[in-house]
Amino acid sequence: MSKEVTVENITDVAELFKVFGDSTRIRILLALKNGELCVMDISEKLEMSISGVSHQLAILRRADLVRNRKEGKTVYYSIADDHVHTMLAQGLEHIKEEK
Amino acid sequence: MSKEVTVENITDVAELFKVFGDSTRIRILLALKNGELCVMDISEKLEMSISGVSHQLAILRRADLVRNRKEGKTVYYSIADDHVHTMLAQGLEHIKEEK
DNA sequence: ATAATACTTGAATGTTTGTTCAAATATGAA
DNA sequence: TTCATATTTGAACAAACATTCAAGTATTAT
Repeated sequence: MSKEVTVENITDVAELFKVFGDSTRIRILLALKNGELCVMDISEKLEMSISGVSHQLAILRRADLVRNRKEGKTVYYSIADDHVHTMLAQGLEHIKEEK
Repeated sequence: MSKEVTVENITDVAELFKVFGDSTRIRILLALKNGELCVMDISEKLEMSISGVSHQLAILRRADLVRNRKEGKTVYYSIADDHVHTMLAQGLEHIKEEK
């Protein structure tokens, strides 16, 4: 396993951080922390429009940070893997360390 | 130590990720990985304008991701603390896991 | 069929952001 | 002082982005 970082890696990792770099998306990820929720639940929990939530969920989905599962008319979203929690925790830890 | 996340925490962590969410800034951080460099060195290494580098360094500085040290006319920049390396490594690890 | 529900998608809009260029500051040399 | 070097700063501009609204798709019920 090489430690070198390619140009592609750099753009990819920047894209990944960019997805985390929006408070709406962070709030969505935190809302999903304890298990899956449908779009309406998220929109109610965060007090924002269903359309707005859906747009942001699409971005999270494209970045493989969330998964979705359709059950009838309802689409349930959940955190894709534990790495997402780790990234979030790492970020929160960092900001709590500065005065 | 509480595990609750405040509204302020959310905006702060989003801001932090936003700073990481740009390939130029990632490249600068990687360039500083093995020790401090002055602005001109960075601009040569990344083949970009001194002004452009300086603007991005200012953003990294405001986010406490880099430190600077003035020696005569020259300003040397370095990674602020080990947390930055950890965040970067975490991000790189994440992207390398997906096909 | 039509209607209602749950969600997605596209266009429009205002805001934010990265880069460039020129001007400004700071330090040291002549 | 004047000149050169190293860096910062502000303005300008285009590109990217988040949000809103309206229209579209998918599924279920009647």
